This record gives sequence, C-alpha cells and structure tokens, in this order.
Amino acid sequence: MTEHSSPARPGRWRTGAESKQRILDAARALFREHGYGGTTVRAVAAAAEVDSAMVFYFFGSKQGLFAAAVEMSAQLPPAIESIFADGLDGIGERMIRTLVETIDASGRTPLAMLTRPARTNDQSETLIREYIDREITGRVATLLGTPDAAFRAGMVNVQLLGLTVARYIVRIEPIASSSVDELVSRFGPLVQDCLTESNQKVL
Amino acid sequence: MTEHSSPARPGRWRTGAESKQRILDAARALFREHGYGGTTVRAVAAAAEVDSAMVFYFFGSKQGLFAAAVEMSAQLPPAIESIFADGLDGIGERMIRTLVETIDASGRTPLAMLTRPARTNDQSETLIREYIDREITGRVATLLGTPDAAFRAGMVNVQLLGLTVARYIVRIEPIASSSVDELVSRFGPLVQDCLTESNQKVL
DNA sequence: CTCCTTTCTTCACCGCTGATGAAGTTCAAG
DNA sequence: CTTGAACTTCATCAGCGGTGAAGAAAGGAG
Repeated sequence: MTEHSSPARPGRWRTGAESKQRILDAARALFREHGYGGTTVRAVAAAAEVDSAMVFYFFGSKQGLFAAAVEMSAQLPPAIESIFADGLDGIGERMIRTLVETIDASGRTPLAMLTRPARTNDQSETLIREYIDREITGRVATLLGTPDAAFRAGMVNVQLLGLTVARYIVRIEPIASSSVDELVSRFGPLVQDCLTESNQKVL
Repeated sequence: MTEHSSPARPGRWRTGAESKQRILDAARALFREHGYGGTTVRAVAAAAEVDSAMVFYFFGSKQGLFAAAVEMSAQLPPAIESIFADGLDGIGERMIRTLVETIDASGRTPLAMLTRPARTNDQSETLIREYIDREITGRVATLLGTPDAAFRAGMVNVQLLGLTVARYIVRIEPIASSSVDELVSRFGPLVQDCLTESNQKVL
C-alpha cells in the first residue's frame, strides 16, 4: 500500500525542488513535535503527500533527512566568536545569553538531536562531543592558560549542558519557564566562577 | 526462523523463575552495552537462550522488560535521605558524592533511561521530571525556606543533570575520567553556592 | 518532429522490529 | 486419573527503514 490516493500516475508532475521543500517542511514539523524516533519516514512522506521512497531519493536516509531538516551547520559559530572576542570579563553572562537566546530563537529544533536515533548510539554522541570540544573547550583552555584550564572548561560544559537539558529536554521548573535575563543573571556568575574562582576545595 | 537450535520441544522444561532471571541478566547486559533503542527483544531472547515470545510472556512489552531490568525503584532513596539529614552545611559535596558514587557503582544502568524509547517521548520525560521534583526539588526548597528557594533548587538540578550528562552520556573530558574526589571538590562548592550564595547579579 | 538523456515518481519488495494468539507440553494439586 | 495452571514454541501480524527497477514527464540535440 502506498500513502497517497492520487490516480497512481508515475512520472514528473511537480518540480523536484517543490517536492523536496514539501518533505523538508513536513519533516521539520514532525521532528519538532514527535522527536526523531517518534517520527517515521512514511509519516513525513504522507504529510508531504509524496511517496516514501522520494524521501530516500532526495535525502538518502532518515538521518540525512534529519540533518537537512535542522541544517545543523554554521548557525551558532558567529555568535560563539563574539563570546570569546571580549575576553574573560563577563564571559559567563555572554555564554548563557548566547546559548539560551540562540536555542530559544531556533524553536529548539536542533535539540531533537539529543532525542537520538537510538541505534547509531555512539555516533551522535561523539558528534556532540567533538562539536563541544572544538567550539568551546579549546577556546576556553587557551583563553585561561592555567594548568587546570581543561577541567575548568569541562565545568563550563557541564553548566551549558545541564542548563540545556533542564530547560529544553526535561523541562524542569522553574528553569524551563524563566526569562533569558533571569537565567543570565543567575547562571552567568556561576559560569564565571567556574573559570576565574579558585573553586577547588582542599581534600 | 526462531532463535534457538534445541530439539524444538515445547512445554515446561525449566522453572519460570530461571527463565525470567536469564532474560533479566541478558537484558541488563545488552541494555547497558547498546542502550534501549540499540537492543532488540530478539537479541535479549537469543542471549538468554529463550524464545522471544517468552520475553513478552513475562514482561508484557519491551518497556516492561526495561523497567524490570533497571528496577528503577528504591535504590537511591536511602542515600538521598542521608544527604538531607545533616542540614545545609556541606550538602553540596554530599550531593555530588552520592550522585557520582551511586551511578558509578550501578554500572550506569539507569542512565540508559535517557537513551530513550523514542515513541513514548513525553512519557519518560515526565517520569524523570516527577522523580527529580519529588526527591530533590521539594526537599531543597523546604530546607532553604527563602523566597527564591525554587529557583535555587532548579539550579542544583541543572548541576546534577549537567554533571550526569557530561560524565555518563556525552562523556566529555576531563569530566568523564575524573575521580570521584576531584568531582566532589570541584562541583561541591559550586552546588553549595547555588544554595547559599547570593548569586543573583543585579540587572 | 524525433530521439535520448536526465529528473522525478511509483511500486513491489527485503529483512527487521515489537507484539499477539493459539496450540502444545509439563507439572502439581484434587 | 483428571483438571487446570504455568510454561514454551510457532506462525503470524503490521509497521519500520531502505533498495531496485521501471515508468512517465521534461528538456536538449539532431
């Protein structure tokens, strides 16, 4: 059984670009609503009024469709630059503000990446890890220059990761419904402490 | 095709308890290694040398098997009690130590919960949220008594969640391979600050 | 206009998954 | 010995991600 009721007329009857766009729109909506695992390729195809094979024709695989739907490239990088451009002073606030504002603005789409493909387990984990290492850890470490810079960068990552998961994935209150300013004023100093304070307690 | 090579002899040839235990052992090992989505019921059955239908006979569904395999009940609660028993002083260190030691000891089994069942999306999320609210947030809030207690409790949750995700899921270095003591000495004061410090910056 | 190639579209499959129902076997109690 | 519950197997289901072939429309070349 196919997923359309049209007169079963194969061949070219729309431009490829239009079909591709319909698929992308449907995919974005469904991924956002049901997550990666909760969305089937067939459902996307049905919503786009298209044969499911077309999804694979255009995007190769479900992962490819997902990647295209969230266009996970070069969206944060410019913002990240401005974080580190102004040095250590107030960098905590800038980090929190950039993180929250960016994710809020993007309709939390890329977060579905954490709602993972299941079987390709380690793959997406190492993807996230590499991204974090490349964009955050390295810069923080060089900016600090102290011997425990790596650990401090790790602590910053914990803050960012924890805030993201709490606000967007698990939705813990009152974090999930707080304003950006409130989060910045609360977590900014905390991140700052991770970097500048001598926060190691003697054993 | 079935997943065994025995002489195809149906009927009772082992005690139910033994089969159930074999299934549970196999499930724990496979869930731990491949996560929820990466483990198939058939694979569990094969590892337990049992027909896949038996898994459903005993546990009803894959979710039921998973729930039974991680016996997600009454494992942390006693430890949680002792955290709050000694008051605010040093509670940050106790939290971090309890969290990390418990998860390390349990072979990170319950963490597979975050490697989620995909389709039952919101369900497992609200499960986690309710657990956190019930065990952590409430106690912290009553222990503090300040007007911003709820937010401070939320900040603590961010710390715990972030540390857990960073260390066990995404495995960010050097967090993932740090010793318990190092984590306690670094994150303990941070958690303590969330609770006791006047960490709100004026807007 | 015809032919041919490329692009788009459909359809019939494949192996796999989680899950169900019936039937058969074994065992203990009445 | 009979009966009924507990246990096991098997055949089967619908749905999944994904593939390959083949058909239909459009465009360029002659």
